[in-house]
Amino acid sequence: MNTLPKSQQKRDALVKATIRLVNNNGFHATPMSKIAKMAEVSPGTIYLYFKNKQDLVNQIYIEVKAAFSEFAFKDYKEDLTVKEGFKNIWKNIAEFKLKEIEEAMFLSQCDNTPIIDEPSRQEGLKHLQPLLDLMERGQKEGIIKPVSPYMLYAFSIYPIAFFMKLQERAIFKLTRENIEEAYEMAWNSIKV
Amino acid sequence: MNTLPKSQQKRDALVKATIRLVNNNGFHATPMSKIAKMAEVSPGTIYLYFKNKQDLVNQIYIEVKAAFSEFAFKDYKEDLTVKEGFKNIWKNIAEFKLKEIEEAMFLSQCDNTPIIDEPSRQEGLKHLQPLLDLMERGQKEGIIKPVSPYMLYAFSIYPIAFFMKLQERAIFKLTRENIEEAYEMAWNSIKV
Amino acid sequence: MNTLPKSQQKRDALVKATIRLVNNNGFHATPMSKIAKMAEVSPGTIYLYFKNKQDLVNQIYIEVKAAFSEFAFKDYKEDLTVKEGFKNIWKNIAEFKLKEIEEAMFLSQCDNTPIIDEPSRQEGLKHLQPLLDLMERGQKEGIIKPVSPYMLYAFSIYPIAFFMKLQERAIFKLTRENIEEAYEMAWNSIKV
Amino acid sequence: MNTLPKSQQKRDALVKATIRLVNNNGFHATPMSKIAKMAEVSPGTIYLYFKNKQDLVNQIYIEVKAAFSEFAFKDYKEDLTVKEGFKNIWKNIAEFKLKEIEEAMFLSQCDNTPIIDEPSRQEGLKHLQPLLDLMERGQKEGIIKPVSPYMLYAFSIYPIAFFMKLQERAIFKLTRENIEEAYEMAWNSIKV
DNA sequence: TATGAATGAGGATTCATTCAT
DNA sequence: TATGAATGAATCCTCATTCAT
Repeated sequence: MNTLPKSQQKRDALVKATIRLVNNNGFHATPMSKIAKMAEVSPGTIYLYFKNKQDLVNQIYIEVKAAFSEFAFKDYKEDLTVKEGFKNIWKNIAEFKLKEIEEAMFLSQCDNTPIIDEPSRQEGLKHLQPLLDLMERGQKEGIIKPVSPYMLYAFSIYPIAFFMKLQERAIFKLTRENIEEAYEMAWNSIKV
Repeated sequence: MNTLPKSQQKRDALVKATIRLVNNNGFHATPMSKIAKMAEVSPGTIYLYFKNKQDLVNQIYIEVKAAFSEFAFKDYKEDLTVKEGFKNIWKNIAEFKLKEIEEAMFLSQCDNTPIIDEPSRQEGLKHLQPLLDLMERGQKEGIIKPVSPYMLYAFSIYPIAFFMKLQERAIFKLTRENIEEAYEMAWNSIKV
Repeated sequence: MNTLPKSQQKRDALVKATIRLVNNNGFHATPMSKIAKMAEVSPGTIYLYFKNKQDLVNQIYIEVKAAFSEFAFKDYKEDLTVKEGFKNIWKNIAEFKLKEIEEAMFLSQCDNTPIIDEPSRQEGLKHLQPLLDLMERGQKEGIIKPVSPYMLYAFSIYPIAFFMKLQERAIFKLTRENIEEAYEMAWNSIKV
Repeated sequence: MNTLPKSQQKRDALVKATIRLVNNNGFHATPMSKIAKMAEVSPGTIYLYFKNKQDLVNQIYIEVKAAFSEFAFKDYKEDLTVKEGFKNIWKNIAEFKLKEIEEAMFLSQCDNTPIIDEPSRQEGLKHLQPLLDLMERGQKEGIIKPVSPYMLYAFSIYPIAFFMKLQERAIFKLTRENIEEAYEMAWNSIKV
């Protein structure tokens, strides 16, 4: 109903505010009124851009997920070797999760919580395909272990989420050096 | 054959109901009244066992976390080799997360969401110590990579959570065989 | 869900308050909060007795309609002559509409407005049956004009509603004498 | 062929839309925005023609009431006999209520509901005067029953409203024949 | 201990109205 | 005149918590 960018500025402010507040308090503990206040907008204005609260998070989830995969595959090309391609993608994912912490934490909360509705969840899922394709190629070339792609993902990509959470709580920070170590561990876990 | 005192039965029912409902709906979307109904108890009764809603999840979180680590380290002994010890613990953690899905999902939601208060979160954290100690021992023995324990954890243990979520959504199920594969990948990622 | 008389007093007060306020302001212009206040009850309490605002008026409509027809046919018996029976019923209806003005006005507003949902409207309709039966009997006996029952109703019963409205606005009041005149006009309009 | 000034066209569209929507949903359940949409006009535009929502219905009520009585008395002349005059008026009223159902239903809802303010209501009332005058003349001539004019109205004119509602709900339709019957019943109820 | 009716603060959403363009 | 984005007060309803029994 309201996907037109009437005033992109206001919509952006709402998105930003929602991400921050949901990160800090959770979906159900962030009132629309607080979102409006942080976005310096009237509560009623939210409903010019989003149908309701559910639609608000759904839209944000899909958009952030899209931005994430855009970033993840930004410099991936078909003609890279499997190893180069994987390194590219892994580094990008790590960079996104450790730099765009707010967005990444928001995705994490959505993915670990029943706040996103099923269609949006599905929508968000399809973005991984290029990575899965790459891994399959690696398997055909005999470079990557012939196991389920879920397993490959679990041991190579998924751990990055753990670093993100540690970093967000200021418990542990990936530095230039140990990010290289981490990448090596990731690659070793999937390479033949 | 249930010889627990009546009150313990009620408390148990409340805990069970809370876990299930929070898993399905999230903390803020599960009313106390629904918990009471599912536990076949009056809403007022909840407050005989728990100070308030926050206290309810806090207590459950701590208890489930304790049960989890109890299970994880149940057959761990100091005189096992590092490799044997790690295998023990890894298998137990996997078994818990894949068998006691409700409890494990509950922990996951608590850990990815701002519903648990900080003291309880700290309380839950200390349970990992034996594993960290074991890893440190492995490093001293030159068996385990000399990197941050967080890194070791991220690549060996954390991936299990991913399998749990896949299994819960019936997307992918670890079988007897590929759980062995998974364990190998975990060990390979941390061994020297 | 809540048809049990937990505290009939509170429910009665709510019904009374709703009727009065809806009469004065219309359905959509009477907030639940005002109903609660007039009934000296908390807003939340309304929802112990009624599912929502719509259910509130629906239930009241059905109940008042039932009370109305109960009253209308209270001393009607099958063995009365058609003329006696009609007089009985007509007088009762008139008495109800002119004495229980609040209830009658409430029914009138519901019947002239799209505030009642269709099922409740149907529910309310069936109460007229005994009168229609009587009229049919009268037609068979050759005492009452052989025209559509709707026509008989329109010219004999329906006019009473007009007197009710006049009375409510203090424009005109049926007295003991002219109520007799009115009855005569009603009977003359349908008798052969 | 519509040569009305553009602004008049807009006002007409607003009036039409309001009547239809208020008929279907009631005054308070028809948002200004919906009226605007149905009239293919911006919400803000409504306020160029009407001071506010109350003024909107007030004006429409008065206008429709005027149109109604215009129609009712359109071929009434002082030199007709009482009987001829009454027949004229009655037939016109019936024609209006059964043909211009939307307008007639709107009036009915306004007259049975507290949505019109008192001044407008008074304004609408005065239109009946010619009919009352005619009846009084009939009484003086000894043709019409010497009872309150309200009584005469209640039994001769008011029943038409009942037919209108039946027709609107497709329950009963006055045909050419029984409209004659109805008229006879009306006349019989007031004639001496 | 246990109940569950009652409370009332809080939150999502709607909508009459305004105002800058 | 006409627009429609923006406002924010008002409204329905939920739900954590209490308390009399």
